[in-house]
Amino acid sequence: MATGARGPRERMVFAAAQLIRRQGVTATGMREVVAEAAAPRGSLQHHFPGGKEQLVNEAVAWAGRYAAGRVARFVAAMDRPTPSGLFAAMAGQWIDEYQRDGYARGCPVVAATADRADAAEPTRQAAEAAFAEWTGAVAGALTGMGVPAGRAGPLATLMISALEGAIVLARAEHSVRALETVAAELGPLLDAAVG
Amino acid sequence: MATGARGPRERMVFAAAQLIRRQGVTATGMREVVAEAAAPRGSLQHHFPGGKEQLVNEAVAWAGRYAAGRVARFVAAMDRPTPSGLFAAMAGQWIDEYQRDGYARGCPVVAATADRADAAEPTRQAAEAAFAEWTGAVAGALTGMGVPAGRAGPLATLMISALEGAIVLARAEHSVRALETVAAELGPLLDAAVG
DNA sequence: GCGTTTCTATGACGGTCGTCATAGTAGGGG
DNA sequence: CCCCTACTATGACGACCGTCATAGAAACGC
Repeated sequence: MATGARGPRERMVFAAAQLIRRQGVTATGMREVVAEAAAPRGSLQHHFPGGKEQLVNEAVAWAGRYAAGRVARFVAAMDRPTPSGLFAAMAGQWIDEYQRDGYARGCPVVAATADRADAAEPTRQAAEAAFAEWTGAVAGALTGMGVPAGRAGPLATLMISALEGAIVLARAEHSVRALETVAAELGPLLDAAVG
Repeated sequence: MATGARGPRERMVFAAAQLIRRQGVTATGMREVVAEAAAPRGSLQHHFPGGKEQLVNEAVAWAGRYAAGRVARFVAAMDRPTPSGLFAAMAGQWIDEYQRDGYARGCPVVAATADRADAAEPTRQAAEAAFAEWTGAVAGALTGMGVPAGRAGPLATLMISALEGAIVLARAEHSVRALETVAAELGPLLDAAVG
């Protein structure tokens, strides 16, 4: 994932997202975020007066923005964009990361949903918004490829569902098998929707 | 999910699974499990000398066994079993629960993977085994419906990936939309594999 | 120059966590 | 009756958590 983030505040949001990706929200401590971001602990209450929940929600929102932006860049990089090609690129990003860096990290939005959706309603809403932004980007890309308007939304939901599930399976299995499988199985179905 | 469990030990494993479903592993405390199970706290170290990790791993294993058994019961309950029918039943179980009890709970194996896979290798292996047992049950059911041997495994992986992802989306959105969507979109693809 | 706002430093507080030490009770075989 | 095993009760320990109070440093307008 992008390394960006200039100021201490952005670094903390980014570091929070990375830690959440790997251990979830509850297991991620504020002191740990500060250390990971090489940020001053003293400024935590200044930048995030809403406490941990605010930081987590911003990390989730950042992840949604990142995922949506990534979809646009995938499409832009393809000279002849197809739905199966987009999905392969999305899955491929995870395959690359897992093969390069190991299976320590998952999707921060999934992690936040799994352990905070029931306890912190604002965090649940942040996750919902992140998924909506991401799904919207995928659906928009699909319509740009010729997928009928009424089909793009459901197919985008299917793509993201299958991808997220395969990410979990990949982490549990320490294997990219599930990611490759869903990409291969879903490809023809997705391309059949064009026209 | 089944309420079963006679002895205090089984009750604690079951209660742990339920709590993990809703708040993940880290946020679930041992004292909380004991209270939920109406079990004696004093016997925790007796029944689970391996501590929290052992309890969590057994809860994950229980979930895998439960999911696999549920698949068999779904198939047995259908007079003319089809892959799409099985998937609809799997998704329908979650739709029913969410509409009946709200969106507080997810899949315990996903939750355990999300926040312990990187920190506790035995828990990761328990999750892998749970997914393997579940996937095996689904693949076996598919072959029993006439799906060629080489296709059953990948399709089972696709089904579980899409289902798990849709569960996360459903919790984030407080809506069964994603579950209904993946069931509808995947149905024809699955049935096309028969023969 | 000064004052004000923005940011950082540090230590403490109350609470909860998983684990452990120690002791006690129940129950069945001899 | 005794003993041994299975199980339960209770309190404490050290570690960590998120948050807060308080104070100091930097940046900037005027």
